[in-house]
Amino acid sequence: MKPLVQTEPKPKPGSSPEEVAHLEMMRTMEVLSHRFAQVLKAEDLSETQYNVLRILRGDPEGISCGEIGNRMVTRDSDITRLLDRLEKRSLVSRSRESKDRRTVWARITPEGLKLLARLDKPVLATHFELLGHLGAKRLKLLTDLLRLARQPHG
Amino acid sequence: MKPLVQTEPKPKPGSSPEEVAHLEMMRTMEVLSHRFAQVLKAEDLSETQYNVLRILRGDPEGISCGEIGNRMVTRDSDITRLLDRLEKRSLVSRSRESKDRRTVWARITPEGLKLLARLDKPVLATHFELLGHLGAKRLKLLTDLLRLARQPHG
DNA sequence: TGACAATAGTTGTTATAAGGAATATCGTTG
DNA sequence: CAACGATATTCCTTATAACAACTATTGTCA
Repeated sequence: MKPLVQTEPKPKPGSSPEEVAHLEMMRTMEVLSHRFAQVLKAEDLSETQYNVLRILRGDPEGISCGEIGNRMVTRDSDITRLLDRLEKRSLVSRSRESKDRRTVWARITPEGLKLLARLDKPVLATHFELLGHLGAKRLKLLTDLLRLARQPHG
Repeated sequence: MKPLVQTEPKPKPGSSPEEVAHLEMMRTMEVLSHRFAQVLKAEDLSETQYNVLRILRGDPEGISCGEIGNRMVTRDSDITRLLDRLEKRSLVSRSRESKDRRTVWARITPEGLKLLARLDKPVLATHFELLGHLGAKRLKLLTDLLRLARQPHG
């Protein structure tokens, strides 16, 4: 475990501003992610498992595996195994559709909902702890820039 | 493979601005990372391997395993196996120090340097492709906000 | 209607992060 | 100087992303 802030090297003189922004994003993501993961650890949940449960909470009647994949931040998530683990813990249940036997439906269980509910407050608090010091204006600005960054060249 | 932009859900009404910023960072990182990984694929390098080689290029006489770990963005990287794979490809060489037998020294090979050199231009181009549309001002702003975001409360 | 293309999910595999345990080596202390 | 704490690395294990191959099912077309 290392103190990230202290050993952080300065960007190399040859780095382009674009590369520097990319690097800073990586570093900031690391800090946020690490802290967030600590909070989820209380419920023995990984960030990815948490996100799946959150997605499923949004649709209590369930959605297809493929749709879960569509809503994940990453583009080729290993949904099957992810759901295996969550189902094993009875946080999620799965069933195959009758109309289209290719499709597997996944639904959050009451247990899953309860677990999420227990995390609502700590998650809110952690986000504030991590980013609250930026204030509303800077947060908005950051959010807008991040969105803009994803827009194709145009 | 999905079109990320299209299926991107709007933030839930209940999300705090801090959470939204976190989420946007994740999404933007995903886009950048994915594109970047495609470029590195030309040399059969993962992002992490690339970063290690870059670190080692900065110190041609070599650095210790632990120091590599200190300079990584992530805080508990599996340096040993990372270097195993790079050494297997003759991109890196390792030796144990004589003064302190605990310490393993890692050094980039001429092959490793050549490989990196081949990537310098595509990497620069990709960063520009990904973020150039932001322009110098917004890039600076984004970089500063990301750094600020990492500062502790207070 | 049958052949084949497209779709949805599963399985295998590799690289990686991360936490813990284990091993070897050095530094400190009484 | 010996014991023990600290340090550096390696090894084990789990979860995950990602890519590819595979299997089963549905949709399309001639």
